[in-house]
Order: sequence, then C-alpha cells, then structure tokens
Amino acid sequence: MAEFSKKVLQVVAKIPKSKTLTYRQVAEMAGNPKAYRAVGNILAKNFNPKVPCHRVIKSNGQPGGYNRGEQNKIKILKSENAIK
DNA sequence: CGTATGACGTGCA
DNA sequence: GTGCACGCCATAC
Repeated sequence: MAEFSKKVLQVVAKIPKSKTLTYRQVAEMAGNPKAYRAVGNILAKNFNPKVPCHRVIKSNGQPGGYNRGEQNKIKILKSENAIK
C-alpha cells in the first residue's frame, strides 16, 4: 500500500466520535492537501471496518458518498449528531 | 507511460 | 442556490 493511502486511512481512523473532517482536511493531514480527490478514491475502495470513513464529508458540509450507501452514511452521522 | 474513473474543489454563468 | 466545465491526485488497466 502506498504511504499516502496508508496515511489517509490512519488519519480517518483517528477521527474522534461525533467529529467530522472534510476530504480536504484529511488530505492535508495525510501530507497531500491537493490529493483530496484521491482521498475519496481510496476511501471508496477501502472496506476496513477500523476506518470510520463515514466521518469524512465534503468541504461544503454535504455528507458526500459512502461505500455502504449514502443513506446509511447520513443515518450514522445523524445518529452520532455529527451533523445538524 | 497514457487513458479512464471517482466518496472532490473551485470558478463562473 | 443551481448547474456545468475544468483541474486535481491516486489507482486500475
């Protein structure tokens, strides 16, 4: 696995509960602030349950997508009160 | 290496 | 606020 992908998963896995980060923030913390596009790509292929990818949303506040279903992602975020 | 794809971001009409 | 085009990076082929 490439360092960047690993870093992204690591960063997402460190996201505290009821907290959300934008794809941009994740990419920035991963070391490549310009790879926000790749972040979504990586998370889309990542099925690791240790990585709460549902905590990662778009910079405009929209939930974005989810490999388990967008509706499911929204549901989880609402359940955790991570979004308004 | 070149092309296509995708859970994005920004700019502009 | 909405819709569209372009740019961006990693990955698959």
